[in-house]
Amino acid sequence: MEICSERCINENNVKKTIQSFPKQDTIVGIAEIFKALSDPSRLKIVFTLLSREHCVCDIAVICRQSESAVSHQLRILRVLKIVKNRREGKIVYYSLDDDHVRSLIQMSLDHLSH
Amino acid sequence: MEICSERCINENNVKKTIQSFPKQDTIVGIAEIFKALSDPSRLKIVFTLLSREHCVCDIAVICRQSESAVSHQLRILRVLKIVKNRREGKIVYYSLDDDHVRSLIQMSLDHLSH
DNA sequence: TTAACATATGAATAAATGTTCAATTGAAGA
DNA sequence: TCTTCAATTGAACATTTATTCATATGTTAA
Repeated sequence: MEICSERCINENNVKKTIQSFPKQDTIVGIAEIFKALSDPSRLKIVFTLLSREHCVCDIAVICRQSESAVSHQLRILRVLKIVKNRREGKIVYYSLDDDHVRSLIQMSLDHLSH
Repeated sequence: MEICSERCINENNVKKTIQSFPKQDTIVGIAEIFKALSDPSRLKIVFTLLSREHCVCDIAVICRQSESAVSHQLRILRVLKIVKNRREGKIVYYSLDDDHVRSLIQMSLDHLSH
């Protein structure tokens, strides 16, 4: 490819980095996960589900958000497979979908206190 | 506190979760880290610095972004201590500030392929 | 079937955010 | 000192995004 044909400082290193560069899809996919966790309202919901499942109503109480707002955010988290839900009569219980999220949270806590 | 005084489904669990809830500052702090990594343009820059340092000019070439845009994004990453820089004459080299970012990226890659 | 309740959805508004363009800073060499 | 170059900064614009309000599902009990 003709990238860097005109001018760049260290052409050799640039080429090496470009070779090990992930696909655009990978970048976008990871960005989406981080974006899901980048909003304080949504992150509160994730923290709420860190130790146990909760119904939408209770999540709203814990996070001090409207049920509608919580429901909107839960949909985003659900699409990204960060949370899952189960219905029990009228009530829908939400919980974390897998353990990766827990690890991500833990890593970021570590980074925060560096 | 009088949270949940009116109505919530499982008062006992709600109380337990509220007790283990982190401070608002912690939530916001973590959200900021994730937000920094939630933009594809910014994430590309982080991927660029994953294996070696690069100057601003080269980052722009690798990421196919304008130098101005890259500089703006680098400032955000720098403030959050995700990247650091060193000057060598006219040229400024950027690199990752610590290894937590690498771990975060790895975790998210794992999550992506679940 | 109705009424009541938990949750979900759609549209609209307000706020936040990334990029561009122009101008500026700071360092090196002529 | 003047010019060139790498990088930074500020303002403006366009897009994205979270929340609110009103309405719609879907389930249970009467």
